[in-house]
Amino acid sequence: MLDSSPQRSHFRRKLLAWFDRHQRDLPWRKERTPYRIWVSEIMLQQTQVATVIDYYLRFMKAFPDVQSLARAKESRVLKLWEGLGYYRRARQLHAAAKVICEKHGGVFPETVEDVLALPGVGRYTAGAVLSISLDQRLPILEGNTQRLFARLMLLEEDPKASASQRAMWSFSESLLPRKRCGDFNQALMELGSLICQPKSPGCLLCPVANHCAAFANGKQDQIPVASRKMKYENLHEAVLLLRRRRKGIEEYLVRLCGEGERWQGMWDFPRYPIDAADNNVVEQLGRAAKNQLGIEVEIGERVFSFRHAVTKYRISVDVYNAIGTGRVKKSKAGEAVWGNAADLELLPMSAPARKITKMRPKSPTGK
DNA sequence: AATACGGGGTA
DNA sequence: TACCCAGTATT
Repeated sequence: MLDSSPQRSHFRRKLLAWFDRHQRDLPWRKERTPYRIWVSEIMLQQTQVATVIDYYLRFMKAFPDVQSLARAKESRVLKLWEGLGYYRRARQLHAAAKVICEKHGGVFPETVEDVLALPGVGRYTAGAVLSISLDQRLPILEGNTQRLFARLMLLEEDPKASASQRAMWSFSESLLPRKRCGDFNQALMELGSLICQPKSPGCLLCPVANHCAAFANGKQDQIPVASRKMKYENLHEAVLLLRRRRKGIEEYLVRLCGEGERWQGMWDFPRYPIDAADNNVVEQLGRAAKNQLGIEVEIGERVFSFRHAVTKYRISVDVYNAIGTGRVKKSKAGEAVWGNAADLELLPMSAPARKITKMRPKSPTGK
């Protein structure tokens, strides 16, 4: 249904016309410079449009150009990214900005090879940035287009399989028009997002339904086939709210997550796994704190609990009040320091740490 | 080919 | 609860 050139021409015209009428008004569509499109594409990786908008506006205000981003401290970049997830994106974005300033004279590179060489940029992002900002003729393939293509092509195999991926990249390339490549690529994604949705796709509203093999066979609800479902493992851990009072200001012990651990470059409260089989949690915690922090810790009452999910783990977190005596050692795993509420506002905090600071009363009790 | 990387939205 | 989201890098 898209295997002849006239069919593909018709498809392009219909899709572009639909996009001209129905595209959403999004901040990164205002001014399409490579820098702005690049930042938006990194933020949009595995993250929904609605979630990104506010982050994008704040980020562009803080770093309007690649130079300001390159000059910034990583902690500030991470703070702006706090809550978006996949923090490696922020660190790589920052690193890439430095590469652009040092190796490309502060001008965003304009060849696929150079763009692909930037940290955090893969084939999708390189194609998206160069097609959208400079109208280069490069294909894209991401979540929306995979679903759309799987239906257009009547792909009955697992879309994640490498053969499927190859076929879809090649399909994406074959569809590309000569002009308006950036609009066309965005139109593919917009159609996937607004019409060709995962559940109950809006085929009756679809401008290219007559080109869709899945629709022709009434199989739009069976394609794409669901890939293997993720199974979670349950974990328990405890967080120490270790406090002291200095000059009338309440301080908390926090530590910087180091290389090789989750939330690298972000701050967290001391957090330890709990062995569910061992019911003496307090003793476990005391030992862990002694080993990691090098001080005797007196564990107080459990303040509250919450759950969060990360990668393949569903983690139950118990938060304990605690008092420590002695000097805190700086461990290799990550520096532990005392910080007050104002510090906590400034530092990039891990997701659990952010939950905890939010759940704590604004003005600490005690004198 | 599988896995790590996060967190929020949604039915 | 389970799935999805403008993916990339590493193993």
